[in-house]
Amino acid sequence: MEVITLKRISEVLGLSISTVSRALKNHPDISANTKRRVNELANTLDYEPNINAISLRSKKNRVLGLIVPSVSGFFYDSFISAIEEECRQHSYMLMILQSSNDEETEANSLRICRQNRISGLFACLSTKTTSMTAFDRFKEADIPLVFFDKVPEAENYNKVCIDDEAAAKLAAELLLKKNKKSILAIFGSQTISITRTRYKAFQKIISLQNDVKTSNEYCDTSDAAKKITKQYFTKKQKPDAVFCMSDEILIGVIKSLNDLKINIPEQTAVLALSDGFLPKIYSPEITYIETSGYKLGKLAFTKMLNCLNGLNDNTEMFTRSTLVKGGSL
Amino acid sequence: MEVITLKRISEVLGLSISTVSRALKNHPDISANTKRRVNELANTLDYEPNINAISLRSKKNRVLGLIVPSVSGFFYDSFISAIEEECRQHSYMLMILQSSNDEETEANSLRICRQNRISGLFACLSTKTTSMTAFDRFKEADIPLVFFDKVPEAENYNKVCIDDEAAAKLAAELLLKKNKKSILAIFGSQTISITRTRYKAFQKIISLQNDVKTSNEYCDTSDAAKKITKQYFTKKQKPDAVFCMSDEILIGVIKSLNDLKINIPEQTAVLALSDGFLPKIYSPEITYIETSGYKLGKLAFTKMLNCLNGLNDNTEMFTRSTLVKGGSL
DNA sequence: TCTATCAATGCAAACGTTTGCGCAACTGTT
DNA sequence: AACAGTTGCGCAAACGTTTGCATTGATAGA
Repeated sequence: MEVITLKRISEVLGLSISTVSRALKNHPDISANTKRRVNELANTLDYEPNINAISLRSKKNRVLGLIVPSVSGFFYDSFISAIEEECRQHSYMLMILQSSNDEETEANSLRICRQNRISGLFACLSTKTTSMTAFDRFKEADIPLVFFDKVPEAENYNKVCIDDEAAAKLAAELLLKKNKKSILAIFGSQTISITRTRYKAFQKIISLQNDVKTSNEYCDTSDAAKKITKQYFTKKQKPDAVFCMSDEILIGVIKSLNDLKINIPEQTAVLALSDGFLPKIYSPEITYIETSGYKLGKLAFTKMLNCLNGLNDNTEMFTRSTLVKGGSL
Repeated sequence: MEVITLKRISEVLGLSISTVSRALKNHPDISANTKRRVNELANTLDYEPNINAISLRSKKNRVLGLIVPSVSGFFYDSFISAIEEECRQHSYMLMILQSSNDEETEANSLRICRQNRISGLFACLSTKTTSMTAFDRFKEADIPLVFFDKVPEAENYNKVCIDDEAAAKLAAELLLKKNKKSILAIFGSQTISITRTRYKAFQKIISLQNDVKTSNEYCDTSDAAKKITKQYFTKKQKPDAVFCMSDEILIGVIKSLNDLKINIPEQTAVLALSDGFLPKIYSPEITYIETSGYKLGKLAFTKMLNCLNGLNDNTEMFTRSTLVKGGSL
């Protein structure tokens, strides 16, 4: 099937390419009659401008890159979903790349982004990223760079994050309000900053109440969380609440409580920080503080849009987390 | 930061653009010495060819489109994950678009694909798609089109699918082998073809054994599955096994069984068709027939590659499902 | 020394757009 | 009738590559 170009239209109508181009862009120089003729033909021939040509000519392409550890998962998929919606809305094309939490793959992805002359980049650092120089090249080239979720520590970057502090604080306050006195709090890997932030904020609130005892544990996997839970709930003095810092931990906790036939919320309460999918598949549904990837995606995009409009402020922004009530607390 | 082009390199080295281009492509016409000089400079300046220019010139771009109802979900995210891996491997760029199961959005996505002059398209039909004409335009333009998961009924398309028949058959055989006599089988919406296929294959096997009684139910949502399960398990004569056609159904079933404190597998067995994530979060882990999005993605890509190499055969291909043992059967 | 061959390089066109500028044909003013 | 201003359009260059062909200088054969 023949591809329709401006040239083809211009030949059919006996006009010059430039006139056709301007007619389609509703340029004032072109007469109403010509505009009508051009638009009609363009419609019937189903003309679609060649984006490659436009990008080449304008040195701008409407492509945004997105580097993420993995497309699948509780959180990133909803983040991506939000970004895709916005890209479509603003006619940007989205190029998604997985880093697999591997520094080399990440570097490779950055190279692909540069090759494709993307206009902006959303990035979530891999857990193994040590150097920022590859990212800094985008900054130097004035290509907007918005980090999300796992963000660099340094200040001079655009970042959007879950407000981990507020979320953990909210969780702790809720547990106190519900009069819980012996709380098992399970956190993720101690090496990642999210864990540290959540832990500190959580503890700060809890420690205000000196008749409340918490047992703090760290773990890397769902299985580890399961073991920890089992350990605590086979003791005589069982916790009256479990706090799960993440979905992964929640999975292990619930498995263990089910195994031990501990009733939720009668025998123990459960409260989690979560994207929202997992809490709803349990019965009773788990009460959680929402740390929504979708919301974060929307926020990231507005920040990107600002950057693309020259309002690059290198600041950090947060999404507000809200309580979603289930039946576990 | 200045962008490096062939022109820039040619100026520095006092060569012509064409010589530089050929040198980088290791063209036999160019002397070894020149090649060395060019490559060295290109490396130090970090030259990256401009993909837009290449695409424009060659009328070929290495972009593949992917239209999917939603990025997030049990199945599609792993499908996408597989496709992304392969794209990276073969240096294709992946453009992902969500249809939201809406025909208009789907049509819009197809338009975006055409604008971007993609080289190939992976598509999962929206549940509301009625006409194939928008898709047929890709065929007419000789742009490879590979359907996955929800595929058109007509024969003359490339399709990759879960082998629903084999999977349902496998499930039925397994239940018989385990000597289950009273099976609650819950299927998805009756309007979609997957349901019909799975139902037929399942029944065909079960009906071979005339002392086995099955109760077949259909439902649209996880909640509906929950209600159905409750209904059956509050009767005196409880089923000794539940078959779940999908992850969504599984969620409802487990919720209900948990509520009723029915032990798995002692009081009833559970068997599901699933992508594999959900079964593993329960305790005991659910035994399932794997209907892997990841595998399907890999299969879809090989088919796409064949098409891109001119071996477009318009056939349907299937992934083999395998049994993954958990503790629920 | 002249010509044929060959190796190495350069020229220029093409891909499809956009856009500054120039030009012709009107229009209206003096 | 001469002029300026306006309207509507076309020319050509540019974006960065690739590639057929022309060109150059050198080498070898006679």
